[in-house]
Amino acid sequence: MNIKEASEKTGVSSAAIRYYEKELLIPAIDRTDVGNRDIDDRIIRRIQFVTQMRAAGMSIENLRRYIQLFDAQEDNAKEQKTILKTQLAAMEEKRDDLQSAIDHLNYKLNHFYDHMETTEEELRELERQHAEKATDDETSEGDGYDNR
Amino acid sequence: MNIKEASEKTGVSSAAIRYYEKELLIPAIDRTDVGNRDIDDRIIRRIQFVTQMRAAGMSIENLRRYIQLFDAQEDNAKEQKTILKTQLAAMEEKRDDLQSAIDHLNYKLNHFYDHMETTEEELRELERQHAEKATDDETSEGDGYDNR
DNA sequence: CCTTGCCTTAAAGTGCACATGAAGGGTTAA
DNA sequence: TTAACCCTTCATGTGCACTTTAAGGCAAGG
Repeated sequence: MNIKEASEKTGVSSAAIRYYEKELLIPAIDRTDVGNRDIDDRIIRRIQFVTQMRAAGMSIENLRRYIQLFDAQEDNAKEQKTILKTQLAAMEEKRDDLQSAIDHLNYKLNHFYDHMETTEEELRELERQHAEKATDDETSEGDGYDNR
Repeated sequence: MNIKEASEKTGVSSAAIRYYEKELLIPAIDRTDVGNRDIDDRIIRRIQFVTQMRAAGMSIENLRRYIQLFDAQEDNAKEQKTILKTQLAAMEEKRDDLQSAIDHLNYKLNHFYDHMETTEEELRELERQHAEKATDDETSEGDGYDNR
């Protein structure tokens, strides 16, 4: 598969794929006899992984750090787990912030005022809902996996 | 309250507050006799609203569009709602993408392989969990508010 | 033979969201 | 009155994550 097909398959531009390769986010790609990239499904999956993590707000820098530990093939499982856990915590916080923002906009949508100020009452109401949810959550403290 | 105190109170830099004012994300701020900004709680709340929406991935451009419709005080409730709904949909998709990424990393953390490739089995497993969740969700289709 | 259309690399450009610096003014404290 | 901080505007710089451009190579079709 050439780079254009890979681009169409993943929705990532050809330039971005070259950029990811250069930045070591994906492995060095095999070349044809004339030097063109020949992309297989393993690379496609790596591109998709990068895309997913990028969409989730993981920086190129952090992604590279994480991936390079794997590629170094050493006894670094602990460090890899640390990076994963750090990133997970950041992503979960981001998800919760996002949910708060969603709640806030939903509130505005449902109690549609003629002004855009977030009033004291509105803040109290959002706070009330937040507290309610927190007590709900206490009853379902999971195993840390799939903890939406 | 001067700009430095407002900065400390909101965690937004003085430069960023000036930038938000210039970009019309917050109202024009009152000045003291010598021309210094005098920031009150209404402005503080607007800054916090901006911060929350920024953290949720709303662009300066979209925020300005939304806010200016309110400030124009016209018959634009419908358009405001449209913008809110569009942004909400984007945020909910982002939240779901984020959750998928969290699931993916949790999977890696719980089934810790010696390689970083996302295998076919892993993809199937993630897909299976996703399908499972989807059928779960059918049983609790809410009113569109607080639909985490 | 020439155009079309794909590819290559390297370098420079872009857009966003601020951060930083220059040049200057006001207020308080030793 | 000199320094230490606060503030102002305006202009320029910065970091990230690409995108675009430049300059060229290879292969097929008319």
